[in-house]
Amino acid sequence: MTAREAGAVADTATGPGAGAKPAGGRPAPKSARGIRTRAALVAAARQVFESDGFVDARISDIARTAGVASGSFYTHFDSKEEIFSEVVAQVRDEMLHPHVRARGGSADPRDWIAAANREYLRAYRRNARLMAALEQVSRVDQQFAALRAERASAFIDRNAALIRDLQQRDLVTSRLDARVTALALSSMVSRMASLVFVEGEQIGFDTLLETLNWIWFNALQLPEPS
Amino acid sequence: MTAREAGAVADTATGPGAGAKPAGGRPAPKSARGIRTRAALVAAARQVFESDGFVDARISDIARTAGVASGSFYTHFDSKEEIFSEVVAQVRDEMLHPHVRARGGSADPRDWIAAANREYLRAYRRNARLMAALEQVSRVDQQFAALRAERASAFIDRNAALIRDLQQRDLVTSRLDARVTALALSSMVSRMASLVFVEGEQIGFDTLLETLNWIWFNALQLPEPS
Amino acid sequence: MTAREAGAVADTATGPGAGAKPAGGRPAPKSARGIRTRAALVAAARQVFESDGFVDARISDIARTAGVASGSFYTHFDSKEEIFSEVVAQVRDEMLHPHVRARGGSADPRDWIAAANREYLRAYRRNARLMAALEQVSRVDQQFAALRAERASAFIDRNAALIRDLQQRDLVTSRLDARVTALALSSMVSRMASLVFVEGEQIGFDTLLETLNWIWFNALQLPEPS
Amino acid sequence: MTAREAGAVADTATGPGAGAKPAGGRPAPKSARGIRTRAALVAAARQVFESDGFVDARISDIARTAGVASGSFYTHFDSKEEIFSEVVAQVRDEMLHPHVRARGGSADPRDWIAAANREYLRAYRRNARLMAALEQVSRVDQQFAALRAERASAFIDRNAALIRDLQQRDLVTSRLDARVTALALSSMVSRMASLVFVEGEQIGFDTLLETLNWIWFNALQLPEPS
DNA sequence: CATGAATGAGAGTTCATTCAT
DNA sequence: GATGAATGAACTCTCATTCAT
Repeated sequence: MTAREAGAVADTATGPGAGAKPAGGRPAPKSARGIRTRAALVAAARQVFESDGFVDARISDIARTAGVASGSFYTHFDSKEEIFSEVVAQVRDEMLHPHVRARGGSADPRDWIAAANREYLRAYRRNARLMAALEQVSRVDQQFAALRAERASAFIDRNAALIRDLQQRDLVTSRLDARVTALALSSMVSRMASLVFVEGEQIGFDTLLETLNWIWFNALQLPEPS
Repeated sequence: MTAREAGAVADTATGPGAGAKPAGGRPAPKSARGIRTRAALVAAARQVFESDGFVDARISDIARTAGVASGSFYTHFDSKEEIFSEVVAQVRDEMLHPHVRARGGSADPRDWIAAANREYLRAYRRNARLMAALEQVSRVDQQFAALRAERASAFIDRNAALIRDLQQRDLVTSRLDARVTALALSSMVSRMASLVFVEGEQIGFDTLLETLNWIWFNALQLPEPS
Repeated sequence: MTAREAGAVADTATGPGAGAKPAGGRPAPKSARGIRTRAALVAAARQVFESDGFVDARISDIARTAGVASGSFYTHFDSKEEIFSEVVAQVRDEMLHPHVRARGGSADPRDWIAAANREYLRAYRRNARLMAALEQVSRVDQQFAALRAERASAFIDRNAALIRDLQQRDLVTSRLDARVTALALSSMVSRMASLVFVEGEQIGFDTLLETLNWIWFNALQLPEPS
Repeated sequence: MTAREAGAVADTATGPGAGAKPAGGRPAPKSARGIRTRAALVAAARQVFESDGFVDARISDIARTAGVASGSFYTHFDSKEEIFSEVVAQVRDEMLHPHVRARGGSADPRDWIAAANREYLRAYRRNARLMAALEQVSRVDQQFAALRAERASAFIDRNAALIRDLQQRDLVTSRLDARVTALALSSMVSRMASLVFVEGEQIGFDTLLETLNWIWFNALQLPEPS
């Protein structure tokens, strides 16, 4: 279980196939210059999305920030949505710390959960402003909302599997619907991350993490390690 | 504790001062005609916000839906934000069911929590499309986000008070920060309401409610009633 | 048989229902000012279409010529095509000289034909530059081509009826397909009008008219009046 | 008299100098590769003009269809007009069937006219979509209109010569202006070809041909062959 | 107060043309 | 010669806001 899995409900930036360029849109640039310009546009877009949000970001600003003519935007992208998903793909890659993947050792599910929550919150904090834009766009753009839901589901499923496992070992009551529980706890984590790192709610990182862990542990009735 | 208190994190429509007209904007109309037009505009705005969301709603659509000339909008409101907060005030009043307020009897905090969650989910479901618009606008409009936070805080505080009370009676560990815990659990409820009633996640009402209750109870380590 | 009937093949500006405003588009203006502006736009559009043709006419030029802001165009029309059809409707009305309609007296079909051709050529000459734009647009815009064809057909049909009548009186051979013949002779007239009045072919009006009449008469084998 | 002579009024694709490259524009390519690219562009242009018409054809589409970079277009042509006239030159050559040129035998002018009309209609039908583009462009581009007129005149002159010949042999009345008559009859043929083969008017080939022949014969009062 | 038209800044897009590689 | 990306002028269209009637 990785950090992303814990709070992935709100997270387009996570999911399988990370690193792959989205298929749609204009053909990939073939010259070195084209590659450079495209990269400059994506970097500029990220900056603009972070400071203005998705709705208020203007294509002309992105182009100007990238240092290219406004028409050049359309050499590489068809729309604001398209470059946004490119930015999101980039951030998704950045959010995957190597140490998040390689995990193991402890047999205590509490350790897994705690680690996952910690990594999720850290990743969210690192990319807070872009996450804000991402939440905005899923409200505005149905297509993005669907994408977000689809991607998140893989992780919800894994969380649900964890819960089911605990249920079979009689550590968690069978009365709970594993998937709904996973969804609820994951939602809590991502929503709190947004409140604290995007909306400025004043809560210390450790307090936040410990509280969330506490709720997870008790919700799943995981006993204190002896 | 009322329904609104449980999930008020995401809820601009709750808070002190309910029913009061916003301070800014145009003077309240005196003539009967003026009052009628204003009311028609607010009703129309609600319709338009529900079907188009905040970002895509156009002033001219609101006016046309209200059956008045587009210029008349500005006789009563200065901006889309202003009429939106008027709509929100209206919904806030609707969300206050009498039976939610008058509560009492049971001494078991579990009953309070269960009732609060049920009422919150019901209210959210009744106004799902407007809640969607509301979430959108707080992403887009800084002013609204602040407003939302401020209003929600009163209820978080009450939830926190409940937790503190339980802590003093040694029903809940003192290691928890009462306010943060209240925030996290409330966030979970409002986020799940949004997922299910706005984004169409397929979860039955009872399953949803029971799962959320379960998490609340266990997080607060409230013992089964004997 | 009227002038329009003779050469109506290429003529959107003729047909039943002349004078009626086209149904589509924005609502008709309700204030005096709105009516004035709309009329100014149509007049300006005519000017611009006449000097630039349909393809090169810019909406901003039409607005500037009308003395209104460019956005005001869209208060009254949805597109260049729409205002063009308005202009065409206007010209159609102008092309209907009263004396063209009220005809009668002579029993000799040669007189009818000669009068029809003369009136058609005169009308075309009066509106030569707009007719040029009209021909351009029917090449460019499928919708207009269809419209033109549909409207023209009524007149072709009447010409065909004339021919059929002559065939029944054995003045014209029955081997001819009446409709195709009517189409061919009408096409000839409208095409020559375009060549002479739009493209500047140097042919005197009387020579042109007499030649066309000659061809009609002989094609239909109408005997010289004794 | 050739097929092209009958209806050449509307036909840029016919005239003296067939096969010659236009004088203006870039120098002819020397290298084999250059020749290949140029030919590919012309072939692609024809395709694009046929499906999109002149106005809507884009340089970039032509280049892409030719399988070359868009910039390469300008190695060979200066403008859309220039490559269009190249395409037209190519079609003009194709329209010259050998059997159209080699004619003789019959002394009856009716035979000449009938053969010419038949060949013209066939040629037009073979190239209908390009002829449509050709008519469009002469409406839009003054230069092309002039070119069309100039080229057509040679054939009109020949038709006129035929008529003058018939006048001198007292087969046609001297009251007719030979050139205007030639123009009118030729216009009729080309316009009908356009109606039927481009605009989809439902007339059978034979009916069309016979009707047009009939009008020619009677207009020129050519007696039935005994 | 209501009307409904006018305004015009501003954003998005297109594409012929140029040019460094 | 070919490439393919960059350019930027030119246009279209939208809509919040104003204002004369």
